[in-house]
Amino acid sequence: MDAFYASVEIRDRPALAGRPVIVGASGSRGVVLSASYEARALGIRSAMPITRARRICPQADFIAPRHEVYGRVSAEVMAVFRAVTPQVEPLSLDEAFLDVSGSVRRLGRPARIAAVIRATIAEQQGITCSVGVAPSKFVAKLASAHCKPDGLLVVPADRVLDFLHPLPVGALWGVGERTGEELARLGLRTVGDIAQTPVATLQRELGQAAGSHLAALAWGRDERPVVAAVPEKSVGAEETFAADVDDPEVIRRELLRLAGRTARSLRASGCVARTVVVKLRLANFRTITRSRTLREPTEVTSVIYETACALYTGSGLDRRARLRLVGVRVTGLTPVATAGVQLSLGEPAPSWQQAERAVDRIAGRFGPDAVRRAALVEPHE
DNA sequence: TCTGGGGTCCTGCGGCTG
DNA sequence: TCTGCAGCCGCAGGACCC
Repeated sequence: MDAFYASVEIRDRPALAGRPVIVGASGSRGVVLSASYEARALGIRSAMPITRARRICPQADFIAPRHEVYGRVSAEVMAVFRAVTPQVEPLSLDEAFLDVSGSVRRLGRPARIAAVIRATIAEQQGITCSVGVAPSKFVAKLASAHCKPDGLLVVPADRVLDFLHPLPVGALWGVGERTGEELARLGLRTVGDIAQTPVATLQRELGQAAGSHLAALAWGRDERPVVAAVPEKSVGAEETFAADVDDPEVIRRELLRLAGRTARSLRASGCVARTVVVKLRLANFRTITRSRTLREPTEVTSVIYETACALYTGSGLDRRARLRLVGVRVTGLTPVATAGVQLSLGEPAPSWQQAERAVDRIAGRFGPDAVRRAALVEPHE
């Protein structure tokens, strides 16, 4: 999708059409999530601090995000893709890879399939999208970026290198700010420059994996298949405080809330997790993480919470360090159906699991705040 | 100027084990 | 019994993506 969140907002409020529209968190500590092309023309970029966006572009319309709406539009767009082929690999809410090699006989050449998808989404959803057609995932992605907004670009196999080599290095998947600086230091500015550099040099400067990865991409080599169901590796939740916090009690309460959210999405995914990771960002933006692997995998809030608290205490930051963000994440996921439960002698059967699953069902019917831990009830409530 | 929240992947180090 | 080595795993941190 093109400028996805902003496009959805403009669709729902036609008076915004043609204006600079910026979707971002309403608090003072947010960043730009999405900006209309009119806003981009004025220098607004996604991930830019919202305070800066306001300074650059005070005349823009600033809109708080409505994630539920974007989620619904996303599901409907993905359904359009799946009508073309079951081989759909969502990359995010607003982007997916489709392997259409099995659909050509039924629906026509890939360019025609792309045109149909674009027309269907414009008609059904009232927003535009851009489609890249190419022999591999990463060239298709670059092609779609290249023809944005509202475009279609086909890069046939024999034109891949002509397309690729003039592009700046930053166009490659995996080249961000740091790697871009490294490459500039080596005098490499275009994808073609990377292609002409020995793999050994790239590996020495950027590391084994990144070096060979970039060398392959620069020659258009990308054998990754489209995978319809990529299993999740971790789930988590994190939150930036409106103002920095140094009270350990407030931080522990936040850890409880985040552990609850994490455990809920863990259960929703049908998995249990073995490792708990706590993320702590100090007022000066330095970030530390601490993790612990449990003897047995869990999906229970209190187990995740107690582990998170122990990690927080162990970090030494509970002695009045000023924090701006805390996060809880779990990794080492396995489907609950295949995770064996280690029975132990003399311990009561687990009961939290059933209790929390019951709470999940209540929340599904009456909303997420229908049942809460007493510790999370605010004084004014 | 002041930097979100959801993730993935890679690297380096140290400890354990065969 | 001791030592050296390789491989694996856990952990921490960093870069990157949307």
